[in-house]
Amino acid sequence: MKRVTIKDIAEACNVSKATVSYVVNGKLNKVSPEMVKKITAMMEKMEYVPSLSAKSLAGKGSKLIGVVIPQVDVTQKMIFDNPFYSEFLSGLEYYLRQAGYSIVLSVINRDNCFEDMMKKWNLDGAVVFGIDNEEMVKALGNQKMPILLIDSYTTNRRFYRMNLRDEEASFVATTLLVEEGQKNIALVTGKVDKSILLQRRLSGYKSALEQHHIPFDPKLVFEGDVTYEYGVQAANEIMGMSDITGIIATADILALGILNQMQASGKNIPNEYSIVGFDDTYQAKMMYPKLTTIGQNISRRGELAGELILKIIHGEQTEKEYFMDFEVLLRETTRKRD
Amino acid sequence: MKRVTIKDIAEACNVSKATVSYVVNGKLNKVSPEMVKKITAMMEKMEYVPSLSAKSLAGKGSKLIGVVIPQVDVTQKMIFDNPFYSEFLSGLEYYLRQAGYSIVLSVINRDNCFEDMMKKWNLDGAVVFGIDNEEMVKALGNQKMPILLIDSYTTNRRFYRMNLRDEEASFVATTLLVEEGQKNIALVTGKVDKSILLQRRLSGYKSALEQHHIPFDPKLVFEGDVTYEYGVQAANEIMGMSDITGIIATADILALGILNQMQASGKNIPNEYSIVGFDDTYQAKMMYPKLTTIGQNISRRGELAGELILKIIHGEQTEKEYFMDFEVLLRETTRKRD
DNA sequence: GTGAAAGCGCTAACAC
DNA sequence: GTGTTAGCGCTTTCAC
Repeated sequence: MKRVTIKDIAEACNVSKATVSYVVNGKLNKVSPEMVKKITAMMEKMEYVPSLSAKSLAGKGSKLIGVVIPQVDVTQKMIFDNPFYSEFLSGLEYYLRQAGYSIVLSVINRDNCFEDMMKKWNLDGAVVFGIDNEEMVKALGNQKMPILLIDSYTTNRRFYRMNLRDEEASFVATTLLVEEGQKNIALVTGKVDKSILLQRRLSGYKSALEQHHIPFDPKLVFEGDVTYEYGVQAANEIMGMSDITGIIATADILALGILNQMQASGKNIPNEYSIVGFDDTYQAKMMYPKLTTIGQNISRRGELAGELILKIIHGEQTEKEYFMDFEVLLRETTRKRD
Repeated sequence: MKRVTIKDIAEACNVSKATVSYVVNGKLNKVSPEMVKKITAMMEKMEYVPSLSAKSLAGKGSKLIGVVIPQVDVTQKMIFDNPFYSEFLSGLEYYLRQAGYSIVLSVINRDNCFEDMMKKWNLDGAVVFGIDNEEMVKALGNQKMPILLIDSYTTNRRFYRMNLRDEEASFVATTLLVEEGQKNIALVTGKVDKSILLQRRLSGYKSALEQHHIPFDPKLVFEGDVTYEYGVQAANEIMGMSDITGIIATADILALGILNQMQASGKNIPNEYSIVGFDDTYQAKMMYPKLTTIGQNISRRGELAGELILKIIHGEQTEKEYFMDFEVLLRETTRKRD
């Protein structure tokens, strides 16, 4: 069967397309109440569904929000290996759906630039992950579409940002272990030089140590991929160094690798090693023992991002940077506290 | 700056819109080679990006594929708690992106019906998860858009399906434990009566037992939510029954809960209990010990789904049902075999 | 309060 | 080979 259009409704009601359009768009002050009722009923009856393509063409926004995940490595397609994305997306989709928007998922790399994506679909806006440094910012081009950056440290005023206070969070995590009495605290992290975010976390770690008069030892910083496997590897290295007893991992997935490997080696957590993760992905609750970690409800954060991007689109958001609160989630990989 | 359209290119090249349209769409036999070159260069120079809204309106397909995940529980928004979706989506997005398609994510529930979604965006097709029974099939409505169902057992000939041989897979999993010498094998699963898929797995389990002359005992079937928490609970129940030594979990996440809880209770896996999971999500490799499970590369399966839906769209797919192969991934939660 | 008509960017049948 | 044109479904200005 053919598509039911605004024209069909108009004819069925003996009115013009314009009138129908008015009621579709809720401009009810322009149409008489009886007419509104009649048209509404007819739309219901004929199962009218507006065409977003047409609406978008007519310049009224596409009701489409792009969610952009940069693909660092071209060969790697598993963008969702990191449960952070999934959980965040979950909340974001939930919020946007309620508001009548949908999500277009796009992974960008060298071949398909972001600007093309946006123009192609007439996106109303976009939520973009992982644009950490200025070089990546360039890849976003310079159209003026509303863009919300998640965890980005660009100083480019053109973008809105939703960030964690990473330095502070890392400071708190480290302090937690220091106050447990740990003197030799390892930091297991991704490659710091490529990521301003990780630099912040490193510097929070350093200042926590400094404040407690513990000298910073670069040998206690383990840099590698943010993967389970690297967690395993770091655990082995750490166990090979006799003095370390506390570990900060800048992602839960690293903590999981560390935890499993240490237990496989017969270590007791948290008696022999205290471990603190980052993010609080659902994995943190599915470990044994449950992971002490820094973060907040990621899905909730996704919802907030939805709220933010819509505000930006509607011109209601003035602050360029939005800071998320974080919590210390004391669970079972650190010692009990009073 | 204004959007660069086909018309701008046409004017810049002193040709008509039609000519430009031909080269955009690769109908090169209709245009002279020099012209093609000239137009192509101009498109490049002016950074022309076609508008999908217009293309879609003109009836040429939207290059948009819907990915639909039904939301069982209205209050629950965490659609991605199940890593299966994430991994699958990852592969699907990867494949479709290469082919110039994008993904629109939509969760459907009572409030937003599927038909509306499809019409609204002029989707070219859809990949739909979790339509297990005929009742859910109804929710898909009866337009004729290409739809690929993942893990669905509907017999409705209108849809294409991509399935696992669930009964066989479950048979193999059970046989694995039987051949280890296990006599009392528990099945930990979701609610069977609501899911044909789970009924198949149950029946594979039963027939494997039967074939080895082991009587089926309904008390060894543990039904609950497909969650980590239920895995924990089931583990407790199982440990409370003295004779069980083998466990089949119909999802890796259940296996994880079981595994962690048993180890927390001081049990040795696989010496005291053998555990087999289902799916082979990345979680399976991130457990300690690594999970023996039934499945195949989920991300690869997503890619295949992308290939399939495009074939369906282009009318190149004749088979209504596509079966995925599965593998037995012998890892460390079952005993070593020769 | 309602309608006519132009225009959004693109395609394709048809004419030249 | 290339141009003309109608039309896809909708919005919106401007008449009435």
